[in-house]
Amino acid sequence: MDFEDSADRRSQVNVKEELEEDPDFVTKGKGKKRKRKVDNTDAPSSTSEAPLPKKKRKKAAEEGQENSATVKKKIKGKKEKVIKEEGGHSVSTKKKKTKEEIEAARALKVKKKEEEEKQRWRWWEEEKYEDGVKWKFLEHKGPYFPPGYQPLPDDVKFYYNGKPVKLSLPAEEVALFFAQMVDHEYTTKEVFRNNFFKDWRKEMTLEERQLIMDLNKCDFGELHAMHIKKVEARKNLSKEEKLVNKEANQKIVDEYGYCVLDHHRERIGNFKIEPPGLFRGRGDHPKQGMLKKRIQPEDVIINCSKGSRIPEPPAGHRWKEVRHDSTVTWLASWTENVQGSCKYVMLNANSKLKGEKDWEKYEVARKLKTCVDAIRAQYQEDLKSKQMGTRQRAVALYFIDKLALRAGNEKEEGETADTVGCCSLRVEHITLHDTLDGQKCVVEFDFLGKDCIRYYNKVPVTKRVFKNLKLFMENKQEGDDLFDRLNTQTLNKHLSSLMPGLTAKVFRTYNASITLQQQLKELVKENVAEKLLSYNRANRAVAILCNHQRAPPKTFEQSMANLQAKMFTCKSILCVFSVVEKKKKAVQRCEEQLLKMEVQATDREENKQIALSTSKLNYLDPRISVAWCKNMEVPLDKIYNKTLRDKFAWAIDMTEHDFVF
DNA sequence: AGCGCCACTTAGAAGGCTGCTG
DNA sequence: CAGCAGCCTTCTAAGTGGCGCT
Repeated sequence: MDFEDSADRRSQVNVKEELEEDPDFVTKGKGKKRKRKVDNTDAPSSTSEAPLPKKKRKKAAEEGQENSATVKKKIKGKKEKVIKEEGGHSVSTKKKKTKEEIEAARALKVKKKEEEEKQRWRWWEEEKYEDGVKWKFLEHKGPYFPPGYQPLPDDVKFYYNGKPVKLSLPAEEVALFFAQMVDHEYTTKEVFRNNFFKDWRKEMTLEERQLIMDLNKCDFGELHAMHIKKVEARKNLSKEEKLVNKEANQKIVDEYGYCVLDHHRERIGNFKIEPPGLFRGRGDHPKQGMLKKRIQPEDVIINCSKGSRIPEPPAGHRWKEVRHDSTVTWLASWTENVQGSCKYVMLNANSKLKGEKDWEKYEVARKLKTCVDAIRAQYQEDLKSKQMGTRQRAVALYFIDKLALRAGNEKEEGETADTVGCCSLRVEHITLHDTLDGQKCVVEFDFLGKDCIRYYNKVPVTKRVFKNLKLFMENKQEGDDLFDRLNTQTLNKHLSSLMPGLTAKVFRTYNASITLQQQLKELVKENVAEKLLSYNRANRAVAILCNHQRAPPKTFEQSMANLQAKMFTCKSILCVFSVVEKKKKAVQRCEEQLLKMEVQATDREENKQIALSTSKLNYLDPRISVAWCKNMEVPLDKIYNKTLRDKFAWAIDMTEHDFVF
């Protein structure tokens, strides 16, 4: 990044700056458990600030590639048609079908698409509501509750210590949760097993509790087998039976999946109440395995218009509360028992409420573009501040900006897995190297971020940043905060004073989008396949910046090998055919195919452990992609599937080819 | 200043669906 | 014509950040 260079130069000019000695600012590690410390925003004189306890909080794949269907065998000399269907699936014309049928099918799709377009609420052309008001009218049917528990058949038994035990219904239900998971790694983990067993025992009758004392003596074999059989059976249903199920599901969606918001029918994102089960916290979560209880209507708060038809609670039940709060976007909420946090029923991403917010998010990021130079200059300057807190803020901001780190709110210890973001980094998460691999001032990051995804990076930084980091780490030990004078609130307060609406996370959005735009500018190619590879590479650059990882697909090696094999076949054919003059057309087609596969192979290989979807969905201003498609004459559905096109309808509609982020 | 709560976005995994291929 | 690869959807956990209260 260019701002980096100028920063480096500046630091060289002014090498020997005064470093404040600040004997008090360090908090020594307090035993093994880390302790949150100090947050004093800078007192007038910084040198003798005393550490104060930081507060604790109680808080509870899409790859954008074209469908492989578009790469297909060509038959005869006639060019095969590929029709893109509304759902993003492509349907190749069957040889059997007559021309008319094909034509009719295509006409139907076009019509359907037009119909849908006509139905679309073009909210982005309407005037916005006054601040804080999210809707004027809201009507819905309430959430959909999962089916109740079906007791085990008599021939499926649970065994304790080798003897069959007929469990009470509540205990049996929870036992089945565990049985369904036994081949998952979770059930081998000590914490998971202990939490499960503790919560399971709470569901048992007194007698059961007295009998069942040891999880290792429990035999869930028959329960597990039954579950496997059920899954199998569902898979083997006949076409007709599957259709029946599908229709039944559709009926539920039709009834519960939509609401009416200000005269428009909008899709709800998650209208189903989460079914009970065992809590699956990520990473080393201290609460993994705990029982996530069944939610009753009595737990659920309904939010809707006063004048609307209030949703009926299930027979024999009542709602916890019905309220009419138009300053929030949720339709229903409940408190979950494991973390004590709130869960919400909200609208789908293609709704006005979500879309408008999303649009706004990108507008704030674009605004940052206009003042980012000044902000960077300021934090470079702040690196020299006499106030320790200001320096820490400057270094943190440098990380957030340069490395797209998350803000790093504090978390309550013991409630969640030990993960950190920028402000919550601890000294053990970075290693300073005066030189490393021929580079100077290298910071080695190694920590677990959101979802326990490891962030590992070796980054050369400016001398001044490096020197500050050394200072921050003096007299500290493992468990101590790197930025002991900083937290996200003070950081964000500072940021919002620099630009309205500016917070730490805006930098991620800004840097992601600007990176995409820059990369797309650089990578220019000839044919569509190569253009798409360039797009994916630009997308990938962003995903790497944001550390969006995925587990390599289980089928990766196999599918790669398959692709290589196909390419080999293609090459062999070319070798043979190229000497036969009259096969010109076949040769040409084969070459095209080969190129396509080569591009695909490169793309797949580079994408092995990178998740493109998260950035595409959340960080990249869709208008950049829409404009790129227009300029490059690439069909939009090559990079956005139907869901994405719906979500970004506002951008697709308003973006011209000359859009600049 | 700091706490506690609340609302809303961001995240990867798992599961489902579909259309290609052998 | 079934089996399965790969895309898409669903699910829900895990973040961010604002606000009001003391």
